[in-house]
Amino acid sequence: MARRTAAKTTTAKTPVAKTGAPSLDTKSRPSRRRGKDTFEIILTTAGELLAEVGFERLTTNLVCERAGLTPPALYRYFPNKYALLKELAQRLMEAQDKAVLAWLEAGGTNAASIEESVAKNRDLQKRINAITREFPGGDWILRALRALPVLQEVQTTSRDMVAQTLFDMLKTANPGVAEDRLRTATRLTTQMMYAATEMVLEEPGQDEDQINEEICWMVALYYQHLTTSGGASRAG
Amino acid sequence: MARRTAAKTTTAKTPVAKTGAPSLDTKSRPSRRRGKDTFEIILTTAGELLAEVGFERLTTNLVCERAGLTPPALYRYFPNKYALLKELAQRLMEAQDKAVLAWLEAGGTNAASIEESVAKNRDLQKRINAITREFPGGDWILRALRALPVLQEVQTTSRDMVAQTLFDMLKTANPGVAEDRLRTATRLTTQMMYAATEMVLEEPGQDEDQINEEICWMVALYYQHLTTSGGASRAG
DNA sequence: TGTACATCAGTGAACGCGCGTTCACTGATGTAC
DNA sequence: TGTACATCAGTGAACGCGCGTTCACTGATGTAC
Repeated sequence: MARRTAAKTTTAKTPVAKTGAPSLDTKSRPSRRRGKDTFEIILTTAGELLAEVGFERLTTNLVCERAGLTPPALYRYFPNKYALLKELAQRLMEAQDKAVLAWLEAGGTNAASIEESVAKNRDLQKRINAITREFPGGDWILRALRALPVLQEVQTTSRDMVAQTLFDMLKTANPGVAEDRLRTATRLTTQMMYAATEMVLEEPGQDEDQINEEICWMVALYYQHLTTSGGASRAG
Repeated sequence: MARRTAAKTTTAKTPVAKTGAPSLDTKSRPSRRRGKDTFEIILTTAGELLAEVGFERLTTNLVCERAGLTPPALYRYFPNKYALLKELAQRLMEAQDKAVLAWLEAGGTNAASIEESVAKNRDLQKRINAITREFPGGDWILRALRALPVLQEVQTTSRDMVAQTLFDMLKTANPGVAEDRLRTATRLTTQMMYAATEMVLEEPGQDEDQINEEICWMVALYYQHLTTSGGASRAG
């Protein structure tokens, strides 16, 4: 009784106040094996359910039910469903980033002809698509990343990092190209490749191979133009 | 009392059953002036609120409160918030489509040089961005179109129509290009131009003019390649 | 190799809030004559 | 040009559901000695 009253008096621990921003982020990470397993089960279940019902109908209660847990168990690690989505999103971004960085380090941007450049880009595009498709609820995570302001930063951080790395490599290989233009170019083509992934995942009627082929031609032709004839610094 | 019991017995009029799909679409459109005004006020208010709180926190109750109406008034025309979003989305798509079709009819695809082609594309891109920005809650509507399965069809229909019209024009102008490839090309470039719009709207840090310039170069170079050297039919 | 103990991990039950939705009703609007 | 009436448009009040969240508690797990 006394404790209860005290607790209620000292509250002021509204999630993060009603100012809009819900607390996001995972709370305490588990330290023991049992807890770690539970943590993973929660995420796996959330991914499954995401694929089944979409993120609007995804609730913490639903995840608990499917995972065979009671709400306080989930609540121990995640303050709300956005924290779940954020963790899943970070893992998907990480998986994508890893593939792109490996491709870059393996010399993905080095090609003797435009055909080779297209072929290499196509391989990467195919792999990114596959990774996203295999990730439970991957298509929904991509949607959530755009739709939920809390998650936008996760995607932007990933994309910016990839674009920056690409920029550094291309800058070294093509010192003559104007920096500002190359910066926009790398950010834009990165975004376009991912946009093609979203297009393929969200409209399964489209022919993936054909889309991949064409987006890679677009990008390759553009870079060819940029690094040969074009690339002069532009006014304003 | 008797009526009430009867109504409850004959129910079975669950919105559309729990199968998932909520009833969407507007219910009865208003016939008298007063009703039409209310209808528009509801939509305008929804657009405003969308811009302020996003579509996750948008509720019918919130719209009513802001619009100075009681829930049954809104409920007379819209069965739920998805119907609101759908109506808004259709209007935004319509406004975008109108601009694109006007541009096409005015000969947007005719250009003597690649520079002219880029310039014309840039104008269109700029206009589409402006239309979306001026539309209340436009950026959120774009997000909702991707994120909510109920609305995806609205966007896909619009994009397909635009791509089809573009295809027809380019096919006539370039009869030598393989049909399947041109079809993919038109659908893909359409998507990429809209993706650039989303990029600019969602990451205000980016320089719009620069993005527009570069995406238009990408597209123009690609079509140049397609209609001159390339374009032969490809094997599966 | 065994046991005691601190801490972690998860339970059962309950709560308040607000969302979507409905009811019987009153007031506004157009139209037929 | 006025009035009666059918219909449209909107109100006030209430509801059930389920979501997020919390509480005091029990059971599991690792570790120190």
